[in-house]
Amino acid sequence: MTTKQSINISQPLDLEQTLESGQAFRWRRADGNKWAGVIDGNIWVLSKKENVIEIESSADPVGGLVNSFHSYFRLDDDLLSIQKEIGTDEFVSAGITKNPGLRILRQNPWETLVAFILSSTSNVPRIARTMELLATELGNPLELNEIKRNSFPGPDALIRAGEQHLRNLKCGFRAPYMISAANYVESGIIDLESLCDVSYSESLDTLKKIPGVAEKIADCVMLFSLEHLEAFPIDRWIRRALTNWYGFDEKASYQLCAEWARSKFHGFSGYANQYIYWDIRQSERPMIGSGSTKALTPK
DNA sequence: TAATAACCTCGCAA
DNA sequence: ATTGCGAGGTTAT
Repeated sequence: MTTKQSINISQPLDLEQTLESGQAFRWRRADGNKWAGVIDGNIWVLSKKENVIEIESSADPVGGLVNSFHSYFRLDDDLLSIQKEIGTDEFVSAGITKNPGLRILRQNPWETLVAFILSSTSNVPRIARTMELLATELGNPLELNEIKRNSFPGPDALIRAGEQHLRNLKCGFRAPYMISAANYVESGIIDLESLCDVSYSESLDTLKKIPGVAEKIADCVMLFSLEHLEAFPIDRWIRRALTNWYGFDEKASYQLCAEWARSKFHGFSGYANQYIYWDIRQSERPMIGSGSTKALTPK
């Protein structure tokens, strides 16, 4: 049942920069410079040599492994031309220089929605831990060679589990939000996939109906799973870049800043956001605990 | 309309 | 050991 492919890629792609930059939460390093993750009900193990990706999957996805891989890593994005377009900005340009192989992913919308509902007042390691726990407890078992992981549970499984069970699984005050989201999706009142085909603002309005989802989380979901590359999520880190580098007032409204970014970076403000975000996160290493979130020095 | 506390949990620092 | 604080936010007051 397990399948294996070699894929020759012509697009820039750095697995570490892409999978560790805080947009996806279920990737783990495996032996031999490989990466293991769970993508739409399959375990994938990836490695890269030169321009060849080796991919092993626990089963062949519908539509084929190569197509799934292309889709997940957005190899349809012409990264060099996007980088050229947004690299006119010096800070984005610096980010691109440090992480030239960082790509935005095209992830499963439901899983991405849950992940970012969980991100509220949290941090990356904890989001990853909780996502894994949800899969372990509520998903279906999968196996590839010696690797055992579980699929991420669908909305039906979260509804069946119920709020209290989700609280027991460390979701905290986000548990009722997740149940609401699951009900919207399972009932068909919100069709996540269809949000790919409507405008940014219509998609935003729809996502904001879900309790626990406001601008920031909606932007993350739209950027990482719903084809809206103009989404510009503003978290604490991006906020600081906006004030320290771009001269915005600390309390400039979310919408004002995001609109500014959309007009500055054309359709690709989401990519610009990711290069800035990950550059900051990498350089500001002692992020938690050390207390000194020392100010970014402009330029 | 704008500010502020409360919300689960975890990990670090004093 | 125990306590306080803040972490990729949002909601209610």
